[in-house]
Amino acid sequence: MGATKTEYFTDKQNELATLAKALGHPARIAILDYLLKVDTCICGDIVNELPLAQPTISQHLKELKNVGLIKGSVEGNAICYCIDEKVLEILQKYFTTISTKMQVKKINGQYSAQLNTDCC
Amino acid sequence: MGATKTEYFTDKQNELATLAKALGHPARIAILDYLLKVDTCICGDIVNELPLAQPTISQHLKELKNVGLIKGSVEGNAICYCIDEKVLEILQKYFTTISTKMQVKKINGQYSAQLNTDCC
DNA sequence: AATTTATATCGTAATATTGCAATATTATAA
DNA sequence: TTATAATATTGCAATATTACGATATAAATT
Repeated sequence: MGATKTEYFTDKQNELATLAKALGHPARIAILDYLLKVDTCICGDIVNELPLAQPTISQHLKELKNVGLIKGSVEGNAICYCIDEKVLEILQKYFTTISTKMQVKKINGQYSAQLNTDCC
Repeated sequence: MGATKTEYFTDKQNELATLAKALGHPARIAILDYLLKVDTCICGDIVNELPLAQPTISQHLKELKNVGLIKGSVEGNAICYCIDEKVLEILQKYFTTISTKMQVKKINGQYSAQLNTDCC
């Protein structure tokens, strides 16, 4: 008990959950926001930018890197991180697909009154 | 120690992290997928659909409801859940904005070679 | 070579999440 | 009123996450 039962779900569901989970912490959203702001990729500045200790930031970066949301390249003794747009697109497409489907339902509901009467 | 330091981050960052966290479990993605599939909202069928015990499903539904991703309405002794498109749009807009910004950077990078040389 | 700088890893305490059996609650049916 | 059905809550064990001090590693600088 206590551990997520990933074997019960589809690969796609597990993939999306893993990506969402990686962004399920404000520090990791803040890191993404910062990387987006500074345009080209940046390494240890993130530690100065956020009010968390260096090992904590390092751990958050590792999690984002593990799921492929960011990538890092060695630049001398520093490591330069940046957003990996490919993985972000998986989330973007998922939420856009759902939102679109919801919009379609809403419009259809205007023509067939029966749809929206049962609940919600 | 051990608790997320939400006070260090912006309301927007905390909001997005809370929403992402709510979807950071495959069962909750599966619930969303199912609610999308069944078109009109459905209640206890979710328990039959997913291989998890009733209290576990109930808890996952509660989490999704807490963040506003789904809403439930009482229908006799059953409760009818459905997706709330308003909150989903927050995530959709966030990821679309980021993806678009990344696309713009990519295109700009083709004209000013200097951008992509440093790292990543 | 010794020092500094940048980052990662280890170890650990505090806290949160996951999953479920048992039980409570609430509405319908008999 | 007494089942029955649908859902929520409680309590708890197993596990995961968060945060950070201490320490390790590895490149650049002196």
